[in-house]
Amino acid sequence: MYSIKQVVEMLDIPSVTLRAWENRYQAVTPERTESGYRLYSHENVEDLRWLKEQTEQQGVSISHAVRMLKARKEKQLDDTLSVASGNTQDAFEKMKEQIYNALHDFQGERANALIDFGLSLYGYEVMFHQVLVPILIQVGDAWEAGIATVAQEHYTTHMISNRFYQIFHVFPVYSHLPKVLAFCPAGEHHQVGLLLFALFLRKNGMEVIYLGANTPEEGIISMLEQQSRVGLICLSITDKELISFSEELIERLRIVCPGAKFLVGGKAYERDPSLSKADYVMTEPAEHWQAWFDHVFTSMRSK
DNA sequence: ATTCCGATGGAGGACGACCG
DNA sequence: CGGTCGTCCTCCATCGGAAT
Repeated sequence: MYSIKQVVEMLDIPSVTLRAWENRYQAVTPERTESGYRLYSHENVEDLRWLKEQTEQQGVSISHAVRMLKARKEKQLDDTLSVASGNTQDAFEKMKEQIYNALHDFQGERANALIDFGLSLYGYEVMFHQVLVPILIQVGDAWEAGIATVAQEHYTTHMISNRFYQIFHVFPVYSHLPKVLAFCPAGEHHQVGLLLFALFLRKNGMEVIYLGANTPEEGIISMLEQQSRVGLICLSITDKELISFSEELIERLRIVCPGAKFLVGGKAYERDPSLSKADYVMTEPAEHWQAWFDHVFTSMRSK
C-alpha cells in the first residue's frame, strides 16, 4: 500500500489533483488509515497511471477518462463471470489468460480475486493443474523468449507460489511419515517441478519444508542441523551444468544428515537418470510418482 | 542516571472555497 | 470543468521537568 506522497512521486500527479479526482469523479477509492490518511493499492496506482495517460496523451478530459476506466472494469468483470459458463476447457483457458494478464500488469488484487473465484468453482486440485501451473510455465517461457521482464516473471512466480504455500496447509500431516526438505540448489531458478512434487508429497500426508529456488548451501546445512526428523531431501534442477555441483552437494549433505534419503528430479536428469547417486531419481510423467510413493512408504502408512 | 510523560512546533494531509 | 489556495487537523520528533 502506498501513501499519497508515494503516489505523487510515482505518477507525478499533485496530491491536490489526486484528491480532486477522487472526490469529484470517484476515479479511485483508496483505503484509509485509522486517522483517515489515504492508502493506495497497486491497482489504484495502475488505474491512476492509466487515467493520466488518457488525459495527457489522448487529450481526454478526466471525467471522460474515468467513465472509460469504469467501462473497462465492468467488461473485465463480465469476462470473469462468463468464465463460469461455457465448456470447462475453454473456461480454464480463459481464467488462465485473465490471471496471467493481471499478474503481467502487476494487478495482484485482481489476480487473487480471480484465483479465489476459480478455487471456489473448481477446487484447489483442478486450479493447480489446469490454471496455476500452466501460468508458471507460461511466464517462464515468456521470460526466456524476452516477452516478459524479470520483474514480471518474479512477481508472477512469487504471487502464484504464495497461493501454493497457503494451500499446503489444507492437507493433514501424518506424523509417522518422515519430514521432507525440498529445494533447488544455488544457481537453479526454476522451481515449478519442485513445487508440484512438494504439493504431491503434502497431499500424501508428508510435512514438507519448502525452501524454493536458488537456495544457498549454508542455509540448507543450518536448517538440517536444527531439524531432527528430516528423512527425505529433494533437489530439483533443470540445468545440466549444475549436475556435478548438485551431486557433490548431496555427498556433503549426507555427512550432515546421514539418516536421510536423497531424491533428485528435474529436466537435467531426464535424459540420463543414472547420472545421479541419489537414492531416488524422479522423472516425468507425474503419474509414476504415486507408484513410487506407495512402494517406498506403504509400510509406514499402516498406522 | 534513567525512564516516563506532557508541551511544543514543524511537516504534511484533508477539505471546502475560490478562480481562470 | 479542473487546478489552486487557505485553513484546520493529525502525526511525530524533540525538549524539559518530574518520578524512580
